[in-house]
Amino acid sequence: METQKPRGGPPSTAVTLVEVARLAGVSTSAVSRTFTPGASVAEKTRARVLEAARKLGYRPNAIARTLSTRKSRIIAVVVSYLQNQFYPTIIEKLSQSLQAHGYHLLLFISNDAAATDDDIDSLLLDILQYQVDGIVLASAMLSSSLAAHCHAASIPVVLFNRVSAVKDVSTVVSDNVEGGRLAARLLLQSGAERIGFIAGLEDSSTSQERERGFVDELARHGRPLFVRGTGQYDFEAAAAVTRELFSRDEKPDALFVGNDHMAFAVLDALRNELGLAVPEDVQVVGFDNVPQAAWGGYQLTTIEQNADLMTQATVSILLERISSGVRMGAGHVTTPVTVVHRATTRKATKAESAAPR
Amino acid sequence: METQKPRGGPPSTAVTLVEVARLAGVSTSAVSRTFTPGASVAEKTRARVLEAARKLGYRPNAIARTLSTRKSRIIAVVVSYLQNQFYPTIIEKLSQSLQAHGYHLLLFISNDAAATDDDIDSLLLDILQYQVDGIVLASAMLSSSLAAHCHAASIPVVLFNRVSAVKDVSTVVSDNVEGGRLAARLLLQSGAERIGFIAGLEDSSTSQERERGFVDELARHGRPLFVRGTGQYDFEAAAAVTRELFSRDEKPDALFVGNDHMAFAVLDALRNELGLAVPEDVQVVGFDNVPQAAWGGYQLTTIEQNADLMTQATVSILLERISSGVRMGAGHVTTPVTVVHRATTRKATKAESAAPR
DNA sequence: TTGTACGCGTTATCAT
DNA sequence: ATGATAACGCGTACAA
Repeated sequence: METQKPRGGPPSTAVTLVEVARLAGVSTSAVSRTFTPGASVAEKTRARVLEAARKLGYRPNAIARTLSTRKSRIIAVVVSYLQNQFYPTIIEKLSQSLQAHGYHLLLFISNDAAATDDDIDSLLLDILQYQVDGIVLASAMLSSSLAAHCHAASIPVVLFNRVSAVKDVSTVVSDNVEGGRLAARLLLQSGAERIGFIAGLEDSSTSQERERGFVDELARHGRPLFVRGTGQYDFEAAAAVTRELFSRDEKPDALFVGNDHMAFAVLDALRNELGLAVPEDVQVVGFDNVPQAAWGGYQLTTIEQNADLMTQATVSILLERISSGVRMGAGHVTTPVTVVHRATTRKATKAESAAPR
Repeated sequence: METQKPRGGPPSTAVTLVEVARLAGVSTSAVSRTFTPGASVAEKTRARVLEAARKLGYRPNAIARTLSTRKSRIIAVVVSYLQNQFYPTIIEKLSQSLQAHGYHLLLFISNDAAATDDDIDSLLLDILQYQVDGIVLASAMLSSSLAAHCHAASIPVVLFNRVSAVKDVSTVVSDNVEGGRLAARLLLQSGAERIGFIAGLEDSSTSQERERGFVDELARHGRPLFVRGTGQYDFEAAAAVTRELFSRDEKPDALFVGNDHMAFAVLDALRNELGLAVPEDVQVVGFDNVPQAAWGGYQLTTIEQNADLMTQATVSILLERISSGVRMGAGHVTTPVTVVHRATTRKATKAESAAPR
C-alpha cells in the first residue's frame, strides 16, 4: 500500500514548511530560520524542527525561496558548440567554482555558427525568464538591445572569450593578439618560408585578433602572409580548405591554425590525405587549450589560453557584481597566453624500440 | 536620465503582470492568458496586452510560474568529468533535444571518482530543491535512499550509461557486454597472442560489463587474459599502468582499453615513451564515442556507443514519464554498439608524398 | 471572453 | 527568540 494522495488536485504534494511547523509545534518562521544559515534560533526549537523535517522528508523549495528573495543562485552559461574541447573544460571549472559558492549552472547551447541575431535574442529572453543571477556568454555576440534588457533586470553579464561592440559589459578574454604574435615568431624562427593562416569564423573576435597579431608580427619582419583560408572553426571545413591550399603549385610550408579543433582536421588532412609529414614538410601551430588527453602526442605547438585564469576571473567578476548590485561596466580582464610545445610523435624504428627504456 | 526606482525596497524591480495589466487596461488574467499558448483571448485584448508588454519590456517570470504550476521545465543533468569527450557530446545533444521541447538543463558536475555516497546524496538533495522535472544521472550511482526521495517527489530519473542495484529506475545503456565481445573477436581474428585489458574504475558497471564480455569471449575461444591493469578512466593512471605492463619480460601484443580517454594515454605511452609501434608491435582497441575530431587519425579500432540513440531514448523516456506522471520503473533501454575502424596514421615516405593525390 | 480571488512555498517585517 | 502576516509573480477555478 502506498501513501494516499491528499486530494484530487495536483498529482503529488511535496512536504512544505507548514507541515513541518505543525508537526514540530512551532511557527513557520521558526522552520524558515532553522534552514537559514545565519539566523537565530534556540537550540531546542532548532532540534525539534530538524527532527520533524527528517520525519517528513522535508527539503526547502529553492523556487519559492527565489520568488521571495529574488535570488535564484542560478548562473546561465551560453556555449556554442562543445566539440571544441576548450569549452567543456571551462564549463567544468566554472561549475566547480560556482558550486563552491552555492550557485548552479543553467546550460544553454546556442547551436549553429549561423544563428541569427533573433535566435540569440530569443534565447537570451528565455534565460532572463529564469531570473538568473548572472550570465556567462561564451558563445554569441551580445546585441545592444539584449544588453539593455540585462541592464534593466540588473543582471551581471560576462562575455567570455568574446568582445562586443556594446559598451559597459564585462569581458574576460585571453590576449589573442599577443597569441598571434607568438605564433608568428615561432614559425619565423624555425625558418619557415611560406607561411599560411587558417581563420575561424570571420566575424569572430578571437579569430580576427589572432590573425591581426599574426599578420602584424610577420609584417614587422618584412614577411607577407603567403596564403590564407577559412575553416570556420569547423572540422570538415578546415580539412577542406587544407586540401585546397595544398592543391596549388606553391604550397605553404607552415600554417597557423585558428584553434586546436581545426588543427586536428588540418593535421589529419596533411598526413592521411595529402601524404605530407608534420613537421618535416609542414609546420603547424595551433591555438587553444585542449586537454593533453586529446592530443595523442601529435607534433604541434600550441598557443594556450589559460582556462584556470579565465574561469577564475569570470567567477570573481560575477560574484562581485552580484553582491555589490553593480549592473555592468568595467571589469575587463585580459589573461596572458602561453606557448606550449607538445611531444613529438614518430613511429619508432625497431632499433629504437629494442633499446632499453 | 534613467528610469526612477519605484521605492527603497529591493534593489531593482522587474516588470510584472500587474503593471502590464494596468497599462493595457485589462485584468491580470488577461495578461496571463495572452502568454499562455493554448488560452482563449480576444484578438483585440491580446494586441493591447502585447503592446503594453512591449512598452514595459515585460517578460514572464518562469520562477513564479513554476511555483504556481509545479512544473519547472528544468532537467537536472549530473555528469562526472567532462574530459571524456563522450559526455560533452551527450550534453550537447540532450540540450538540443530538450530545448526543442521547452526544457532547460541544470548542470551538475560530481567531480572525483572518489566522491563518497554522502557527497552524492547531498548533491542530489541540492538538485531536488530546484523542483526539477527530471534527472539524468550520467555519473554517480543512485543510492536507494535517493531513489526513495525521487520517488516521493515523483521525479523521473534516468540512469545514463550506468546501472544501479536500485530497482525500478529507468536506465539507458549501450550493450557493453556485447562491446567487450566484439573487442575480443577483433583481436583474436587479427592473430593477437598475448591479449591484455585495461579496466576503468573497478566499481563502474560499464567497465565491469566490458571486461565480462571481453573475457567471456576470449574464454569461448579457449584463450585466457594475458594481463590486466587498471586505468581508472584517468589519463595519467592509464599511462602509468601501460608503462608497468610493458616493463615485464613478457609483453602483451594487444590491448583492449576500457575507453577512448584512456586509449589516448595508452597510445601516447606506447609510442612516445616505450618506442613501440601501433599497430605493428601492439594492437589497441578502444571503447567509447569520441568525436572524430579528437582522433587525429590514430590507428585504432573503437567500439562506439551510439550517442544519438542514447540521448534519444533518454529524452523520450523522460518526457513520457513527465507527462504521464509515472514515477519510476520499466524503461530499460539497451542500445547496440558499433565497431568503427579509424584511419591509419603513417608518416608518409617522400616517395608517397611526391605521388599525385 | 473577462475579471476576482485564492493558492503555490518561502522570506521579511514587525510585534511580542 | 518567536510568531502572525504581508509580500513575491503567476496560474486558475469560479463567477460574471
